[in-house]
Amino acid sequence: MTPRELTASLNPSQRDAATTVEGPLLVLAGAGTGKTRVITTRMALLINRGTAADRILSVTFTNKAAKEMAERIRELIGRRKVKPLISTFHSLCVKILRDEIEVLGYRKNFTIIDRGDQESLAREVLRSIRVQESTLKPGDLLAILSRWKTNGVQPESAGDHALDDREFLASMAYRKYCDRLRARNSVDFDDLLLLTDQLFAKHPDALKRQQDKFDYVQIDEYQDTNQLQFRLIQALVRSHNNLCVVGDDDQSIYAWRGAEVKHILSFQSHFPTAKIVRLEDNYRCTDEILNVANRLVSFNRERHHKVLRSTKKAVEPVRYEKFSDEVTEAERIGLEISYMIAKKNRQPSDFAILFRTNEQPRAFESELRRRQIPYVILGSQSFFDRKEIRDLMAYMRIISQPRDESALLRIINTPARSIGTTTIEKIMKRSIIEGSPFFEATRNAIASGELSERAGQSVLRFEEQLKTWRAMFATTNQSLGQSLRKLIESLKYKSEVERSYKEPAQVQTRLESIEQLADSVDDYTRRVANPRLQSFLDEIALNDRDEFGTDKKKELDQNAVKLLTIHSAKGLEFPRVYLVGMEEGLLPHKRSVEGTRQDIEEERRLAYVGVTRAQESLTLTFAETRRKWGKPRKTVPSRFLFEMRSDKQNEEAVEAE
DNA sequence: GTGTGTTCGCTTTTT
DNA sequence: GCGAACACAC
Repeated sequence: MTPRELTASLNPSQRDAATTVEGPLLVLAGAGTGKTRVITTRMALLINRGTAADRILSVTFTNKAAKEMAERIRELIGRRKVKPLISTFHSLCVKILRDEIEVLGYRKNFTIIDRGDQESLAREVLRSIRVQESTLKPGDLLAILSRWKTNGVQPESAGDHALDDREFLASMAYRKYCDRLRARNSVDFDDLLLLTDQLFAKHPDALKRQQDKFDYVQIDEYQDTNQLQFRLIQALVRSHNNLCVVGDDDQSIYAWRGAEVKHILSFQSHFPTAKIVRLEDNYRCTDEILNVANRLVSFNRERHHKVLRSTKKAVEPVRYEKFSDEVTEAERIGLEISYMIAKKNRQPSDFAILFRTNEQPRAFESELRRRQIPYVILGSQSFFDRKEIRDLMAYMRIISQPRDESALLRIINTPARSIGTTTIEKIMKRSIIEGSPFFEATRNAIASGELSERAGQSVLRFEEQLKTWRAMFATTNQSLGQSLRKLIESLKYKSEVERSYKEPAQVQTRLESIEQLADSVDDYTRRVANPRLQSFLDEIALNDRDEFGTDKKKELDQNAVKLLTIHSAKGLEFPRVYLVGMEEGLLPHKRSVEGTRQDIEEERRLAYVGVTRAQESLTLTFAETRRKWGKPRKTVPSRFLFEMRSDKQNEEAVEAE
């Protein structure tokens, strides 16, 4: 396509944004104003002008968004094979660190620790400095460390940043936590950004190498960047300032994770020559839906003032529905969906059910299953949270990276192989004192008589087994999937599952998920040019996985009701949306209600994101009672419901009561 | 060291 | 109302 053809269907502001390719550019793009089109067109124009595709770096918020964007670019520039670098911040950092991390004292094949293992590591560290769990819980420690890390606070200076006793304890744990991670040659999620930041600060040559890779940089969902991400970008574009950022301050919903709206609000002070383009024509929602959204978000004080204009007339009003409890809420919505599919020629994929917390979908799930309506729960981590899956993942991690102690400790006695807690504790103690790897410490402990010959031998036998598996995964004459299946067989893991669970149904689902894991390894092998165990593990850790499992499941995904949290719905749109559980304590969430005005404002933005996902039809629902910890509790309708409705609608609602 | 029964505690949101 | 962590018996 010619440049003229590429921009023909854009409106004037969109065209302005897409064609401004040199220098800093801020695109303030409201919900549904076509920002993805602007970014992809912009990339296509650059490529058309002769810029090599891989010299444009595009950072997106999720891997899913990255894949979609790559697809759109390919459509725009035709058949030509292009490989633009589209990636999330975290995936980008993994790429950089896999090349450069050695100068920071790690080995290249570092593993990324998962959330569960992170918690056990935190627990272990707290124990080692004798902190009671009642004083500081592992989860709380991790939250504090994460906040420090995303602000670039080093262990050495953490003590100065401690605001109270708990944080002071956390500052002591910080050092230990980092040391242990390093000894395991593991990094956690925040480290990916933090280490890259350190790398750039301490090793100008490494920074130079990365800077030289890109002539143009674009960031999507810029309102959700945190301090480290901002620094990373600043460093990368320093020589040319060809930086285009796109975002919407009204959709900033990740402050709890360190995102700072100030980056988008003060873009011009960092880049004084920056041009600003506003996109305010909404092509997604009907005018009714947009009115609701605009009214709601106008209650926020901290924002750029803007009002989105709609381009679509409503056919249906926005509906507000009250149900007696959460089961009825699910039943009635299930009924309506099945009616619309059967009688109104609707597809399951037209519908999305959005909610605030991950416990909410349960009721909907069983309702939809009962009615045999295809559905999929998106963004749910649950598959990789299952015990079997985490065990097998740990096996693969310890096979890939012998120093990954978190993985080792998880599976060393699963299935049981006569290695008890006392044995492990003795070895660990020695390993920490000597600073030696686990199995070396084992041999030393046997030699010194600290460990009985019998106990020691079971550990060393396991080491031998690990070596065999490692060799098996390293051979090129069988696929990763085959190796994994052989591993499962040699562990007798399936009979272990059959033995462990009484309920045949439980055994069945667990065996199935093991099959699914093996299938997903096969999928990965097929998809990727150069499949390696380590990069499979990276994909899983970074949430960069395609829908795993069989082709059957994929078909289902394409035409199914989508169930997802509002957070994971960001950037998506659906013809018919149900925004459920509009209750005080849920949306706004209890924690925010107890918090500051800013916390409530973020919840309001979250509601705004939910509302603006809907293209044609929006239904807001709440239940008068909702079960919590098994007991039904009375609820109060969300304040946002009142804010969304016009004064007249609110009066009518009161009269109807 | 392994297998069991019981209590406790917990529920934001996720790259 | 479920799963993990603990206590206790073999």
